Amino acid sequence: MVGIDDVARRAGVSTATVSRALSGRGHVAAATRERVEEAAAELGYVVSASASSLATGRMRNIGVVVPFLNRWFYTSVLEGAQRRLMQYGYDLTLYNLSGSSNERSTVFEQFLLRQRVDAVIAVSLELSAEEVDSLHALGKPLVGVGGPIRGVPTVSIDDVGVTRLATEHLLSLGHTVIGHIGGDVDAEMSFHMPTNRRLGWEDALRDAGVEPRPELYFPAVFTMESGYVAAKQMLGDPRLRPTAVVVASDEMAIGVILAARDMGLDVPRDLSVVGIDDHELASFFGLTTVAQFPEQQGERAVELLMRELEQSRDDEPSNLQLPFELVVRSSTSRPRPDRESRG
Amino acid sequence: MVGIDDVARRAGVSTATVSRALSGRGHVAAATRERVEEAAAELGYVVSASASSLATGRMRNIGVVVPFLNRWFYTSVLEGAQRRLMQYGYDLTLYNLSGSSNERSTVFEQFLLRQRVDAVIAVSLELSAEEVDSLHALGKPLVGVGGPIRGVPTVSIDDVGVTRLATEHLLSLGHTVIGHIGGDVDAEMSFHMPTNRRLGWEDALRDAGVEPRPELYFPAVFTMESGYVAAKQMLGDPRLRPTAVVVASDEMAIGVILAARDMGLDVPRDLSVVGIDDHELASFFGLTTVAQFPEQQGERAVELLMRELEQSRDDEPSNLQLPFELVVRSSTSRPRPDRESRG
DNA sequence: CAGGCCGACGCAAGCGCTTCCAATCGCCGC
DNA sequence: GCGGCGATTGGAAGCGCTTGCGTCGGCCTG
Repeated sequence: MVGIDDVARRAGVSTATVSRALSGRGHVAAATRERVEEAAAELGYVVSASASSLATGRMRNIGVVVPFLNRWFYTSVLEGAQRRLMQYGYDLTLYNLSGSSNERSTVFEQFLLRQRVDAVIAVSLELSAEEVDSLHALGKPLVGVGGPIRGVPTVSIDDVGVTRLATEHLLSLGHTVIGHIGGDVDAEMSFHMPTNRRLGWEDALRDAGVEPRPELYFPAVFTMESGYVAAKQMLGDPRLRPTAVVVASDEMAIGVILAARDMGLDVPRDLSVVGIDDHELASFFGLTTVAQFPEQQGERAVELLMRELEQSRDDEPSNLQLPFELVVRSSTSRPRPDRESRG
Repeated sequence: MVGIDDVARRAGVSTATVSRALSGRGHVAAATRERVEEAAAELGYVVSASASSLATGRMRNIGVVVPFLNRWFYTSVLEGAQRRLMQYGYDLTLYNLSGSSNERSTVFEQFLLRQRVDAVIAVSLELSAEEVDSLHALGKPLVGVGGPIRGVPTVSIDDVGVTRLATEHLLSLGHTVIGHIGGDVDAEMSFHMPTNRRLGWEDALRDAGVEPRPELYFPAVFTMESGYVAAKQMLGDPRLRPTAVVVASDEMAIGVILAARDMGLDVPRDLSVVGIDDHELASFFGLTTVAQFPEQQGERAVELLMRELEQSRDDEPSNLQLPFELVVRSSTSRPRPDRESRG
């Protein structure tokens, strides 16, 4: 294994100079730097990560904790974070909590607290105060993506805003009987998000002078199947007869479209559907949706972290609200005037 | 930061003994070990990964390279690998190649070759000889998941076998005009897999005395939309009239089901569809499929690696073929006797 | 022309572990 | 009862890098 001394010898300088030349820290004459770089290249030298880490105390490695892997949102965040980290020369080590429940404590106690990462990004996780504190006690910056974590800088979208926008779209088309299929507070790890999305639906309705009817809200988990089941219930109840529905995720919304189809309803003629996400399947199903950009969220999270790690922590932990936007496709339209003829 | 000396002092032993007690290597009296463990626990001591790595030369960290993140197969493999690695006390650092094309060389040259990982798992990647060699030159074991890599132990499924099984299922139901929608060789990073799956379809047909018709094969990429488009072509051609179709992935197969539905065909009455994967959406769509178990593949890959890393390399690099099985749901049935009435 | 300053570079002290080697000690077999 | 062996423990030498401190000149002011 070629080490720094080999390079030093070949370039005719001290190891100190090699280190400075290669890392760009400290003053090195241009000619010297060039000679060192050449020598390093010729020998195929790469610094030993562990030796470097031991000396500097920095691992150049960020831990990313996700609650699941098999979900579009998380993998997209991961993708964005990974790309940006790589640009900074950092590694991303992945911790997935979707296994057994005690995996969570293992991750925290055995892995994150071991000195393997310089910082952690928690995606859609509500961390306990102890978890946050123990990380901070080790001087490890922490940023959240998704649900806000108290005392931790977070990048997220305005969850109230997205469903509000979706609902306003339907209102503007003339709908007034608008249902909502959203996350089940109890079933989710990130319990604020479903609540906020429901609030956006309610707020928009109220602002339009329509009192939201609780019986038009149906809880579900964030899967296509669950959206399908919820839609069957909603659409099967003759007392409800919504002309449109705001769904808290695209996957659920696709389930809703499928359910409507199976019940002989035409989307959007008999039922307008709008989702949240702009999932990769949304365009295939012609789903109108409010796009969010999880990859961007991952990138921003990394940038926040880098600012904390590399520079002085001049500014207080700032939460970032990322943009979202309405994407109109073919699952929404004006309600049919003769909707009473349905069913 | 509490270090090994703090523990040593508190336990009244030398640092050497602390190291031995905590790592389980070497002989330590039971009583001493206990005292050390207590002291460590009380102080909240955790070894410094970098110091330990520097001394031992092992990072306890495995690099996993995937071509994409947003696909069921990869995330499932990842999930399995991660879970098993964690049990071994290893970290998983993730490298995703789905960015720009030069990301690939960056990953290899800048990251994998830097001393940050003890070994790498390549998922569905055809590595070049140089890539393999440079890794081996650094003494880093390498195992593949998915497509076979020459000279590298690989865990995979029998890609010929899966479509063969799917096709045999259809044959046994009485189908004879069986189409195939498979991967486009040119579009995939892992070009063996689509070819093998096509071969399985052909082999099964021939074995049943049916000559496979090339015009019944339609290439596609592995997405729902692409499956949908291919199915529309296949089903729209009046000269073909397949009664069943073997599709190389569940996502594509779901696209096929949707296409058939949109064309007014009933699945399975007018068209039987069988996929490959047992994707999480398969049961929702009632898709008959050949299940593979990517999480298990990830786990096995880790086990292979551990055997190379921890024990002596007694046995030669063995390739592992993992099981698969037919899952019959409601997308397949006997062909209708009066199929001529269709269209 | 002299004092200072600063850029360029080398020396060497760690960073916090692991592990080889040596020292000690209790116990077994003869 | 004694030599020896293995179990147990400590001492100390690294592992390969980074960086504070110091030295040495050359160049800029005054």
